Amino acid sequence: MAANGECCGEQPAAPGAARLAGSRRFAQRFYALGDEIRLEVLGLLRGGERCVCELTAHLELAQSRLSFHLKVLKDAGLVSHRRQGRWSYYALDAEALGELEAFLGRVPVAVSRRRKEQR
Amino acid sequence: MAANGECCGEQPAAPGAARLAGSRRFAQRFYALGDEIRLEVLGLLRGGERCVCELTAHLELAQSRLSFHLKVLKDAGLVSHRRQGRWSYYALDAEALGELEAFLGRVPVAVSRRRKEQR
DNA sequence: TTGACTCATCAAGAATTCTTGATGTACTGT
DNA sequence: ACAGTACATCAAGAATTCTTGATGAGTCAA
Repeated sequence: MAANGECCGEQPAAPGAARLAGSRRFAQRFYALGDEIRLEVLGLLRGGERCVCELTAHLELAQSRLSFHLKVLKDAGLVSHRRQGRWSYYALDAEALGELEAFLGRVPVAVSRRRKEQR
Repeated sequence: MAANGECCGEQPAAPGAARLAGSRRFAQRFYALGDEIRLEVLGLLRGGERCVCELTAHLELAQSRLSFHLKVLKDAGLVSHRRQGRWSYYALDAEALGELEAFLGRVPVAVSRRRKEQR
């Protein structure tokens, strides 16, 4: 195909294109981060563990709505959960965040090369 | 509220809880990362700029479908776009990825403190 | 000009996610 | 036991996102 003008230099089967590993899990985590409310929750959790009642108060969200977003964060493994008496506490999972950070660090490998020979 | 048992130590108005800045934009970017197909596209772009025809071939996606996902990535500012002749090239925006990485680095501030005094 | 090609965009339906209000469960103080 | 609190979960509708197939715009060679 591409009978004529060659769209792209042959490209040796893509140098760094080894499929980014575990994209399933990472996609889920990034997805969880892809919402303002959930980012705000994480912001509140920066100060340490918090109970749901605190979060509700700070964010001014309906309880079930907050609960929904906390579940998304928890299912993604971005926060941990602990129940104590009638209160429920959530905290950041720093390790998970670190993994995402490392993932992002791995992405741009050979960028900015090939820029020069382009024309 | 909380008439009795105190759900949480008073918490001085949240130490590190300064609202994570620019959450709107970051949410959009994380959202764009929250999809396997789009992560695969980024994986392919690690090797450098690529034209859409290459991406289509590697990913085996309907053209309009890939186009849709490329648009999401582009709107989020994660990839740059260049048109040359009849071909269209996309490349990682390493700076945007770096910003996300830095953002993640900023999130867990005071975590792991308060863990000990918990019980 | 014509036709082939690359790719973006659109419209419509399918699928997923989000919000809301209601209900259920577990714990606590009385 | 009872009532109240804290929170999860559910069901149903609203909103958003995704997929598909069709169409259109721009480029190129003949």
